[in-house]
Amino acid sequence: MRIVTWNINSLRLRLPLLAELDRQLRPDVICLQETKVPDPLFPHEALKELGYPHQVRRGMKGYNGVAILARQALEPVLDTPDWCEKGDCRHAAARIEGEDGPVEIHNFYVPAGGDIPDEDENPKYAHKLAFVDQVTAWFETHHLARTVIVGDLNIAPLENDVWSHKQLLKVVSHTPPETTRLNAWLNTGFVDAMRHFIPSDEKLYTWWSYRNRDWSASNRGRRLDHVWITPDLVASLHGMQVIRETRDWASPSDHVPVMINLGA
DNA sequence: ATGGTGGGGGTCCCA
Repeated sequence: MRIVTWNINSLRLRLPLLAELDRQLRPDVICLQETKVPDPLFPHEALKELGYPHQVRRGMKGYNGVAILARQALEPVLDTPDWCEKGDCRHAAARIEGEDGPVEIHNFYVPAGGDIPDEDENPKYAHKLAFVDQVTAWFETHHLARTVIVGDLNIAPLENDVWSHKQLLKVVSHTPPETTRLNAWLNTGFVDAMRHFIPSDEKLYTWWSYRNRDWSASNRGRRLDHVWITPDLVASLHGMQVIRETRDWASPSDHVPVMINLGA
């Protein structure tokens, strides 16, 4: 089972890119973040025609929005908390039948956190830290089996998850309060499926700012997108790809997709 | 040290 995660930065604008991704990779499950489409306007039919009739989505007007698309049946997990009681469409979860048993998929879009890394000065940063704290506490008390967490977690936890550790220590996405919290969340019972394949002394990015004239040449990337799995799925983890080429497609997202293969 | 570029929905928010 091939599972893709992608911050698509507007689903409706980038439907053609999603079709191209589907053509090239043939995923079984696609988890999207920043769909930016309210549920009544969700492109249900277009995605069905693309081969994904099973859809779990949580969208709102203008911002945020997550979706899980699948070729096979999805059972939505509906009793997830409303993090920070904001009702802001940052988490969707569903169960799907895998080759050797059911898999539970949690798709997250963690708040970006604004520019100033100070909880008192910047409520967005405070919200980001509180969000991760709440999610961590929830996973500590819900010990899940055969579970995958994917999404734009908006934190690059390791030194080689950013182009310059030293220069980004005070930049939101790589500050110690954030990286410490992301590690605490991971350590509630998950394995970093990307770093399972790429050692932590190698640079690994999934996001390059729109503000770099030549993103590939400057290569000032960050690993903001993640795939985590519970240890009981490690034996069936057969591959991981960062689909870096999509960053050069016409009108790209600033994030690139990540795909894992969970075999039997 | 600064500003650089996108998407959404409307004349400014968010990333």
